[in-house]
Amino acid sequence: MAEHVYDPHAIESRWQRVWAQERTWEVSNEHDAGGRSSNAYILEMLPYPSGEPHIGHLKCYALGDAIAHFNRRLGRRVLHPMGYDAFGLPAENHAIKTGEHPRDSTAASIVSFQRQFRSWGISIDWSRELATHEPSYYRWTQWIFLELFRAGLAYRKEAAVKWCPNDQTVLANEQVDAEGRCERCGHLVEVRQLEQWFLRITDYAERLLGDLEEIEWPGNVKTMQRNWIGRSEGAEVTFRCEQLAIDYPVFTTRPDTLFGATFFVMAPEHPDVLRLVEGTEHEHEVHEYVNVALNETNEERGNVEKPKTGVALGRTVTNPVNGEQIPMFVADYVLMEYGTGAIMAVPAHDERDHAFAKALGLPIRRVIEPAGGTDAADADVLPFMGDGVLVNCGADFDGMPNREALGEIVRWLDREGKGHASVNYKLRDWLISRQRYWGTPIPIVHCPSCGAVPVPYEQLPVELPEIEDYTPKGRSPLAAAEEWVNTTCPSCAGAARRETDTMDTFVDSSWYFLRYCDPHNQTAAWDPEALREWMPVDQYIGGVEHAILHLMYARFFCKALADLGHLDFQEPFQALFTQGMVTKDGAKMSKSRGNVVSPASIVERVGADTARCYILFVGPPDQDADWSDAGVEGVHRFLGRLWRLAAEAEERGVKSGEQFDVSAEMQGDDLALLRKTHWAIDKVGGDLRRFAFNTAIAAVMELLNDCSRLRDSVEAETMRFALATSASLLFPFAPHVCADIYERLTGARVWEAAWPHAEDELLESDAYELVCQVNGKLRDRVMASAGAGPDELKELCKQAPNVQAHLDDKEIVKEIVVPGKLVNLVVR
RNA sequence: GCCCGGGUGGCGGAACGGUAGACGCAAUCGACUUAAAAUCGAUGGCCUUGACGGCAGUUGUGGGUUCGACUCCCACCCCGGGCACCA
Repeated sequence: MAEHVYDPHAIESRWQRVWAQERTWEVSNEHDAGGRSSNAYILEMLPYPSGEPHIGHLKCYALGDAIAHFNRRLGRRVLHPMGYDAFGLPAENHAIKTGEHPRDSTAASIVSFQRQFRSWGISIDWSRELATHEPSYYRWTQWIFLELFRAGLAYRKEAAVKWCPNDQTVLANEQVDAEGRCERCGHLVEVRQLEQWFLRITDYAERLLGDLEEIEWPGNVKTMQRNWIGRSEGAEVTFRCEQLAIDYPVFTTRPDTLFGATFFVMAPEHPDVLRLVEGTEHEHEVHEYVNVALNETNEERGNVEKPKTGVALGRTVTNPVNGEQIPMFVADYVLMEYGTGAIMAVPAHDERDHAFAKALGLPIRRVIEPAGGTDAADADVLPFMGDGVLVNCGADFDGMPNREALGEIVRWLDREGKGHASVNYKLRDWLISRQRYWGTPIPIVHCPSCGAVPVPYEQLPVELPEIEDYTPKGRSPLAAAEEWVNTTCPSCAGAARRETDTMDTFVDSSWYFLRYCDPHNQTAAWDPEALREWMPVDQYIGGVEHAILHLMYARFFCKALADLGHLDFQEPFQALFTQGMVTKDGAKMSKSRGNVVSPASIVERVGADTARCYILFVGPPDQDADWSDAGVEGVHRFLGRLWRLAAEAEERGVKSGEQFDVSAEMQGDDLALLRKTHWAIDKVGGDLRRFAFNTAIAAVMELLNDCSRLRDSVEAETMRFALATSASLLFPFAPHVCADIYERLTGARVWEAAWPHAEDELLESDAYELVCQVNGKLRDRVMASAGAGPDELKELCKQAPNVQAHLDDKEIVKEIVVPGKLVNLVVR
């Protein structure tokens, strides 16, 4: 018999050529008989092209490709496109270091990504490829910005913003980590007052929260978004400073504790703080305190453990419920960004207010007592955060349960015009200005007489100018391109200057999935018809690190664009799957650790099919997976065994065609292998539907082990069916070698073949191994026929030799029968 | 501190409340080979020379529900992630 050698490189390049030449994975927007319901949009997050793809990319695209292939085999038309999130800081930083234009380094990286994606055999519709840095793409990013601008959803304001001194640019709140460091470079972030562009995502807080109910996303991702949006219900209550006749509204979630407010605190950034003390004896001390507070890093200021500090303003406000004059303070534990930048302090029922009152020796007044009297030991412990009944709240409210009082007090405030029910969110507006070169220019012209004027649509795109020096100097490098900056006002034709900030790259990636539906449209961002064909994305796949930023922004874009009449759906991603990280020796792969496994070297060594299968076989795809070179070899051996067995079967002389001459009339090993094959069909299909790729691959391994074991004892046709089916089932994971095997055994193309069907009668066997337990412990196994009734099974069990041994002369007190499974005898 | 995940052999991991450890890796032994690699086969707690057979324990810890618990409930320990002075 000839020597059969599995040669992945020859096999893979052959099939890649076929798919490229025949444009196998391209789909048109014109649907045929099946209509929209037979379409599936399978999408993996687009990569940021920097250097070469890493193992995480391989996992993401191998995973998405398996889903795409499975959907095609189920008869759906699958849109499975690819693009590049090509703007961004790393390419620009590289340019600063080397002088190489970001466009060139990005292009080089894109070529590398393209080459590798092809070498992995990912079934991409290359006709729809896009990159966000191409003018033909960002033209429409600019168009969307202008649509938002016209709708009042893009606006400019001076704000205290997070500034990274290393990257010399502003960051979004979301891009600053818990320690107050830049997400990208790790430098401590500073606060600066600058005019910046914002998108009004906060208008959508309620809908972004509520619509989470409508989508099939992992629970943890939904929870993260909910926490980030941070909805709180409460009331806005007005405290009046009589001396200066100024009303200060505050937000509170606990209006039931309003009678316990014994002082009032403002954030150091509050614009009125200095005004309130101007010319008073407190001025100096307050100035000093504010200066210190503003120079604190986020890290220092955010530390909950830090003792509370603050100073008096020497003013008072009136508590609206009881008319009390309570003193005003400034303290750094109050945040300007949340609520109104000022709070009522209830030290008896709030931990932070309590700590502050203790530190400064301020009065503490309890207004809630635990219900049921004073018996509880912890009743005396303050602050008390639990529920109870009101005390010290006047005749109208004393004795009322606090939850009930909460509503009553808000109604009272509303009647008196001193407050009203209110909802607050932690979510802030999205700061999109970046003082950097390599991004989408903001299409606005600043005119001395007309203000901020949108660039007319017909003048889009506003293209990035060529510049000499990418080094950031605290303003956008674009500002140096004088010829580009100086322009005329589209409104009055007078001299004007272009906006020099570029957009956060998250803007680019907030709508790319729409463009894939109609990527070559020259006259619009998309044709609504094209979107109706594909959107929303049926299955979105990516890393959990995008749980908040990208996924929130994309949702916001869809809702805003839907409101503007451009979309007829609200949510972009119907289902989401978040994949786990790939680690090496338990640690995150990184250049500094020197434990980076390059996909190119793996593919070079064992081929793409092995690499793809292994990364999905190693464990559940939503969990982290540790890369093991030895494990890869195991999968490689498996594919080699499959291929050799198929080559051997082919040599034995098989029939051709996809009709297999196998039937339930078979007996012995043939029947056993036939059954195992149908078991595998059933198992793999079920596993694919629940993303259990590891057990799906294991099932094919089991089938192959049986093929191997029975290779000399079954008919050639039985073997042909088992092996062709193995290839068919494994195709979503190892497309090249499976296409090869399937063609050898059937002459047909596996990707055109329907997903195999498991016959019910072959899934059931006429006899099974009955488990015999005594007191819940396994004592024996006997063969039982499938039709046997409970009494018959009980008898079988009692006759089993080892059951008898454990029965002795004991009394059977209970008999449990689970037909098809087991009998459990309970004895005493 | 709050909110999510997760603790199963030497390792990665399987397991609708019903035979724990599928599948793979590593290991050991054997076949083929002059040899090695590749390949194929076997083994995997304890007792038994060995097979047959038998026996016990076991899914982070302690309790509970159940004929029966990796799986459900309660308490605790450890690991990973997210949020964190949000009034």
